[in-house]
Amino acid sequence: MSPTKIEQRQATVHALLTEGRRQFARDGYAAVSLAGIVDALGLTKGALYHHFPGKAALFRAVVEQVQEQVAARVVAAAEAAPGSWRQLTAGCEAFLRASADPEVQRIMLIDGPAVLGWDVWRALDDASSGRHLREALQAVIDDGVIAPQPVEPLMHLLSGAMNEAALWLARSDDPRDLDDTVAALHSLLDALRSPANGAT
Amino acid sequence: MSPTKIEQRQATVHALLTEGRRQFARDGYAAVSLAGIVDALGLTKGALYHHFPGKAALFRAVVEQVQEQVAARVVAAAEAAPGSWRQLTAGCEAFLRASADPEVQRIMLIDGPAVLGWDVWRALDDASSGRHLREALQAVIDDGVIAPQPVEPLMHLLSGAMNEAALWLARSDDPRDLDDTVAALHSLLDALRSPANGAT
DNA sequence: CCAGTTGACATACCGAGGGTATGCATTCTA
DNA sequence: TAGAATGCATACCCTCGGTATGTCAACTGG
Repeated sequence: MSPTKIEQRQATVHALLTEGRRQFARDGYAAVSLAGIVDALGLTKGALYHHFPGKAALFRAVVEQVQEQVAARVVAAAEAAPGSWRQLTAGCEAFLRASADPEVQRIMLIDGPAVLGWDVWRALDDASSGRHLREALQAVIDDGVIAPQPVEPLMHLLSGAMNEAALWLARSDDPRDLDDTVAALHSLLDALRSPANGAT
Repeated sequence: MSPTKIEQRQATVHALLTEGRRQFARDGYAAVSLAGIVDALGLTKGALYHHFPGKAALFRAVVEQVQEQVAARVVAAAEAAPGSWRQLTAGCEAFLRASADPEVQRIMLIDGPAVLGWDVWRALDDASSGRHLREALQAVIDDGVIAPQPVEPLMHLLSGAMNEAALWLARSDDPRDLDDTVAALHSLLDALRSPANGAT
């Protein structure tokens, strides 16, 4: 019994995404050739262009997949924490740890904005981890843990801080840097807490 | 009297840098062709490859130039402020304003890390604005304005926060966002101040 | 069960663009 | 002033993204 068409399609798309992610992460977007991807899978460019409009579209699909996996780890860590404040800090720390993966870094943080454009990249982030950060910040404000203030500026400051910190930590050889960074991040966040408000 | 060789060289290099910066900023690194740059100057690719080892090298030279200009604005703002703490905040705000330029954004913040690699990009930043941020942070620690702590994690958190905020602000249509961002950044920095320490 | 259609690829080809090898004229230098 | 070095042009190659077209198997309605 030969595989059904829908199965075949799913298998091919999955293979292209997997191999694409491998090579994009290892060599960077610009240095990856479509021929190299399809050759590694025993396919041809015709197959790739049947499923994706072009190289950038394949890369975008890979980015979305990476974003979703990072967001999943963030959500899992946040949900395990009690109270909105602990959920925020736990989510931030989980994001830092998830972004330590070199594949995540190269694809999501370095090549992503340049290849897709910053606006598209931001929109993708807003659909995954960015949204959770925004909701977590709104929650701590609603709970009165930090002073009422516009969420958007704060969200972008924190998002950028964590992205850059993740990239730096990956190059750092001192294991204490992660703890120091988390500590510095916590002290920055602590700044926002309303006076006379403990953990919530 | 014909121009001397050293003059000719300087003029050509300067023209390549200027036109390169224009096109890199307008179209993005990947969409810029070397033929397009040299055609706009009435030159040929031979001239470009005589002065630069390749496309990436020209781009790197442009990035360095942009970095230096941003750093100059940061330094100017910082030097005009009294005391280490005010110098830090003034420098941060100047960086945000300087990074509002679309040319700076596209070249320095978006394409830079992807084209040059994050490590090279970081090294370039450390040679300009990054160094000043580190020194400013060290100064406020030495002056006892903020609690003693590792400078590197803090520097990367702040650097990333400002980079991302600058990109977001450029897309924002609400002029209050800049003020809100600066306010949020100030409140984050305030978190670090040692108790019982006014402006220094 | 079968003719016609759709879909999942493969093959062949094109053009753009980065990089290189080489030629040439002018300026420098001994 | 003759040879060397330099600034730049010309011609060429090759990789690679994208497209047009062909082909065979799987689906679908009668």
